[in-house]
Amino acid sequence: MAARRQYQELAQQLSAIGAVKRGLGRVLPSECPAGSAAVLGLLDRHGEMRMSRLAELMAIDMSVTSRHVAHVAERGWIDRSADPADKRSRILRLTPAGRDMLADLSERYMNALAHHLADWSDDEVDQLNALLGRLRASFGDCRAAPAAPAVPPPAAPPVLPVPPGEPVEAPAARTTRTPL
Amino acid sequence: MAARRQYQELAQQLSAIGAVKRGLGRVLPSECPAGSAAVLGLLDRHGEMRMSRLAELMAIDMSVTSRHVAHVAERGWIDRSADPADKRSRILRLTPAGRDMLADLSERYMNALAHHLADWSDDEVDQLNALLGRLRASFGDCRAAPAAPAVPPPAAPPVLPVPPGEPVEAPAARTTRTPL
DNA sequence: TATTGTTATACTCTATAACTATA
DNA sequence: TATAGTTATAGAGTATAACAATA
Repeated sequence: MAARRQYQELAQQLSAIGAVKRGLGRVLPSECPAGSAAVLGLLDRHGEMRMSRLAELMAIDMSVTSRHVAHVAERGWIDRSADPADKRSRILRLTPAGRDMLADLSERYMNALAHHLADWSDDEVDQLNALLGRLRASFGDCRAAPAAPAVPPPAAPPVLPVPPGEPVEAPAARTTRTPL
Repeated sequence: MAARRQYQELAQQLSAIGAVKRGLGRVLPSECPAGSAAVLGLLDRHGEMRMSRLAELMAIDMSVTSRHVAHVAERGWIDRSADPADKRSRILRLTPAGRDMLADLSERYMNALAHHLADWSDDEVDQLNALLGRLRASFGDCRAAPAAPAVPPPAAPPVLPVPPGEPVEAPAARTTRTPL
């Protein structure tokens, strides 16, 4: 439990971090804005998946996901095939063109970050990644479960010193769809 | 200098952190969205200032700042008085009503953060705050003046070959105002 | 002529709600 | 009836450009 002062600080830091995101976004090609880049990145990292899973990983409503996916599909970067097991679903998969774009994006992000974070150590980047991952996890139930259980779910609180091997994984949000 | 893997991780974390910001934003009163709250918070923290200074602190263009400021001024939360020393400028100052609103906002942020970050220690919050602050600083020259690259003008430019297409490094130097 | 701030317009991202087509 | 996904519409946030008033 932290002090009010720290929480206010955190709120302002989060508010201000948008500038960094916009700065990073400026290196992207105009055909592939941040939302599209996120779709490609997640499909690369987690492999083929359905819309609903992608919406969960992006922590945005499926309606929004649908538009991002349409954008990248129109450009041939992903492939939407029908799921034979459930014809309502569509399986999203990177195409070779998508992988090419991803390689381009990776170069651009790499250059920008290597430039701006030149004086950051390995450990510091790892630490920031770990804390951001944990922050996301702590806010993971923002959308679906408003009625917070009095007893916090026995989510094993990760101990701080996170080994730089495996990144903190997605927050496993409940649903990503407009409440029924 | 970190590894490509870590940079990609960071890019994804930053992309996903928007969900946390939106989650926090949901606790705000509808009359006072995040942009307005940021204006009030910065005026509280740094004291009265001019538009240009506020735009700098928010790291957004002054045109955008102008709209946020208009919003909060219309509601009587701040006061825009002419600067006697320069009639083009306006001095922004919190009103008592603004401080009341700020107290309300603080309660709301406090409750939300205390709820979601219940299992975070003091030190962890501090650590995250410090790293976010440093991240912002490292990206600080994204918009602002090129700030005379103190040491090496022939600074280590992009180490990696730039893929064909659009320039990776944006024209860099920018003030908080649309380029003239 | 340069600077401070405002306004007009456009674009990105998101949410809600209504719709379709399967299940 | 419920679920997977789409589309329509609205709103917040931002950027660029053109403008007004002052320096």
